[in-house]
Amino acid sequence: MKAEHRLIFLLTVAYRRLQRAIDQETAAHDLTSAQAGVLFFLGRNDGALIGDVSQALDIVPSAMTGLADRMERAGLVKRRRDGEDGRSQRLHLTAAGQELGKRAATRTRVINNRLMDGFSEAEIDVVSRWLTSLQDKFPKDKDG
Amino acid sequence: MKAEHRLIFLLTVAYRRLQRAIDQETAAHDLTSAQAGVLFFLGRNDGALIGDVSQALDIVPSAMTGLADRMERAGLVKRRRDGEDGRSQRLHLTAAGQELGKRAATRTRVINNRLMDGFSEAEIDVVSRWLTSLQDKFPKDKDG
DNA sequence: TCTTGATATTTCGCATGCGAAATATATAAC
DNA sequence: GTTATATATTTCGCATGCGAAATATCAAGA
Repeated sequence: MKAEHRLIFLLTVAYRRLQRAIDQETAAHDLTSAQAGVLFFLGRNDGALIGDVSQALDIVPSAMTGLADRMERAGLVKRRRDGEDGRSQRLHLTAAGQELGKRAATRTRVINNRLMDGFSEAEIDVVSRWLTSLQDKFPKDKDG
Repeated sequence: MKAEHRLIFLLTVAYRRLQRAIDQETAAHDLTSAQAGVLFFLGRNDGALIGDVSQALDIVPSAMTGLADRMERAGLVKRRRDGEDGRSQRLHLTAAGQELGKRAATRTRVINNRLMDGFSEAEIDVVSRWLTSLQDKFPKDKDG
């Protein structure tokens, strides 16, 4: 497949490997990586607007709805209508969600460290810049 | 997002941005990025075993079945039982599949080049090595 | 031959994610 | 105040991808 020369392919495979690893890690807690991401964000922004969560995690709003649904069904978060704006919904962590979020954060920290194994700080910086550059090269319509 | 999640988050977002870009590029051809990947691989390995395609693209076999189904339905490939091994299936490109594959390759090549914009050869090499390293850090059970 | 185990693929149920269209509410224009 | 438009979220249909289990076939061994 001449994978060596195709960044598209490399990135795709790398992403899938990472997701599988995270999902296996969090499976013990009946969490998925996407849900872990939401818990993590809400841990620092409890009660955030659904739209803000969607934007922060770079998930399309329509995808965020289902994600919030499943997490609400699992008892990890609760929706509450915003007092100011009747269109908005806020996502609040439940006690269970807070607890799971903390544990998931510990696990993912291990994985994140592993991602840097074998690479110098300077190299990780290059990688970070490259990953970030994709956001500019392929902007969402909105922030383009 | 928090530093401890940084690379995980960056990789996830980068992947989604890339996929959206590819999907928009290929949408004009009624192709998806996953299907483009299959066409690309078959372009060099026409008649490959389904399992080999699955492995080459790092897609789980059960996911490959549906992908092949949809592509067969779209008239891009054809399944043929292997003469030697009754369990195996081979994937063959149709004329339409060949044609679409060529055009998709041109488009994705542009995107692939864009991924390197603003980075030196040495930097891209670091990125490539990092992406590749994930395959060793998070191996499939099989090739672990 | 019969059985036992390995291998290739499929089926199933589920979670994720997208785009387009619908819905509901807010805000501006008149 | 009513209408037009913008915004937040949801609904819908679809494609992708996973893991577990089923199916079919092959390969060996008793």
